[in-house]
Amino acid sequence: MTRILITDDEAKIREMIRKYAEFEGFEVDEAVDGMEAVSKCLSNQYDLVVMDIMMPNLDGFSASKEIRKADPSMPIILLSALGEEYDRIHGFDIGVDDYVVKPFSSKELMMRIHAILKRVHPETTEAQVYRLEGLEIDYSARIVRIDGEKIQLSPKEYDLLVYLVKNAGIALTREQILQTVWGYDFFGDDRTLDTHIKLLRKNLGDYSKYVVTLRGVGYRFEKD
Amino acid sequence: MTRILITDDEAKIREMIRKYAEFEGFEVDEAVDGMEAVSKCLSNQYDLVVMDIMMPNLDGFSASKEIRKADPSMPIILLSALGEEYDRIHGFDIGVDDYVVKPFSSKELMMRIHAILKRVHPETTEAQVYRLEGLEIDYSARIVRIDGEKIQLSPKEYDLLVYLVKNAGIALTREQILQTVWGYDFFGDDRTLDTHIKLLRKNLGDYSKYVVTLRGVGYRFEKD
DNA sequence: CATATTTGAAGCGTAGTGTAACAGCAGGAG
DNA sequence: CTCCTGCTGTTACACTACGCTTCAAATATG
Repeated sequence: MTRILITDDEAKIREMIRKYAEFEGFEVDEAVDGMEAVSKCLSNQYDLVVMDIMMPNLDGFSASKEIRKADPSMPIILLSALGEEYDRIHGFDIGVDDYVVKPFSSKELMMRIHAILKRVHPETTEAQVYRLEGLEIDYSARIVRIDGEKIQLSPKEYDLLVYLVKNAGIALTREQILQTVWGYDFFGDDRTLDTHIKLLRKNLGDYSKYVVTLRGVGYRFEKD
Repeated sequence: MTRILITDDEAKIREMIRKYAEFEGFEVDEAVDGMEAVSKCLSNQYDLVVMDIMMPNLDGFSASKEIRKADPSMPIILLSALGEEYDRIHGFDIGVDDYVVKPFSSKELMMRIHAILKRVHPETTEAQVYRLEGLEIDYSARIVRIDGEKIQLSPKEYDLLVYLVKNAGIALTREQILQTVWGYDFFGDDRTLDTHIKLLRKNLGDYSKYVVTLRGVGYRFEKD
């Protein structure tokens, strides 16, 4: 299990990242400031650290330095508000593995986490593929294959499928699906989800049988 | 895989070199001083050593001598601050293969590494070529051929192609591409990437089909 | 107890709308 | 001069909404 430490003084941000990171199958721990991040890194083993720059007690730059003292190869991703600390980031440059500018999309952050982990230990991260009989999802390439044949999914269809598959065997309410795949700010029509389920099923062909309707609740991806 | 040992007491410098060296496809190991470099050279097999002169415990000159005792043909590049030890480097003469004055550009260091490797074992360095059907990228010469025919790419187009190819089969977001190929300090227009993709595709001719658009995400170079 | 009816939810086709990618061109820097 | 960059219009595709149909479960009725 890949372990990630999320450091931000805003609980909202931590929650958002945690949600997506756990959804991606990571084990998540949290810290509220640089001080806590450093001490947690010393007493625990993480595979990657995500850290805000602006934090009370100890900022992201200083915390990074401390963490790197103990483990020079620890992968660190810094978060920064747009424009904030531009010069220091620029000068820092190589000190961290990556940095992401707020406001960032969760998808963007997750892709970067995957990219860095793949670079750091390519062996363990190689298994970025889900398989169920002839259905195959390559997460790093965003490719879905059916019996070896590549199929074309729209972004929403792909995200929807991934969300269902990552929660295979678990009943998901319509609200859960809409909130996660569409985002918190979606207040659209309820039929929208139906439509995308329909399109997804159409594209999945025979494998559409795994997308089970739970009347009055939502949907579930059958485990097998 | 070509293996390189980077030796510098400053983690920042090591990280910077590592980043570019790995981007060039080298396998990188690190040492923090001359002592560690020597012991690592005795227990590991490297193709080239990059080493700072000013280091605690054992300086670059002395470490070079020790390493050469064990392997007289080991390619070594020394790094020196401007003016520092000028005479000794000059007098050192044949002792090292090359030396680079700080502050140096990563591109320059990489070119020197390639040059020395090419000189030392021209056979293995020849394999710095990527091939996919009739598409051929010669990294050391920065030349791209299509069906044996050399094609002319602008610097940006070449860098872009190389980044895509090195991450073949992996979905890359626009932000990832912009940050890596253009650098962290590029906050320009999003359409710039479009334009370069367009130009690259135009130059790639039939092979442009491998540059796949991922709507709403970014691009991906098809593995095969 | 079996069948019919009701009711609300899910499925489906279509059409409109918005946005992302593409293309061409021009200005500007090295 | 070449190459990079940014602007503008165009295109194409994906998302959403709407309305109708189908389905399934619950309730009513014989």
